[in-house]
Amino acid sequence: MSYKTQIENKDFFSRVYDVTLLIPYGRITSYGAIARFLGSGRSARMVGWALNASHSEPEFIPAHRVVNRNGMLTGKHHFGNSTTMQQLLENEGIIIEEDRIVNFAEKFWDPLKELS
DNA sequence: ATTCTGACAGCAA
DNA sequence: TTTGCTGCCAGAA
Repeated sequence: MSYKTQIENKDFFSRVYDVTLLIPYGRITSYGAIARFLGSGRSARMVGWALNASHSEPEFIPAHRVVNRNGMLTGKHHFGNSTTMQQLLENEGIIIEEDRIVNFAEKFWDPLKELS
């Protein structure tokens, strides 16, 4: 059974968490990419909302690995300190300048292509 | 049941 | 190039 099949029957938030947990260390993806993978390509905003709620999950969700389609850290203010997200990413080898991931294309991880 | 709200994305001007 | 508007839709109130 594929990952996709496993998560199909869960509620939206849980599905977002599942995909986010699959993002490899040192890689990043976008809200839209996750939404498309979940079969709801127009629900990118919901992905952001789900990640916002992920902080109260018992399991750690690597929400810092999700940015917008341009590689900008639009969710940085939702981490304790406004520099936390950037620090977490830099610890994983991501290069950031002015809230934007410089090596975005190189590190981008697309669940649609990586999972099957 | 109804209204409001976005950690977005795409497109028009 | 940048700003603004619109569609979106699952949860919360």
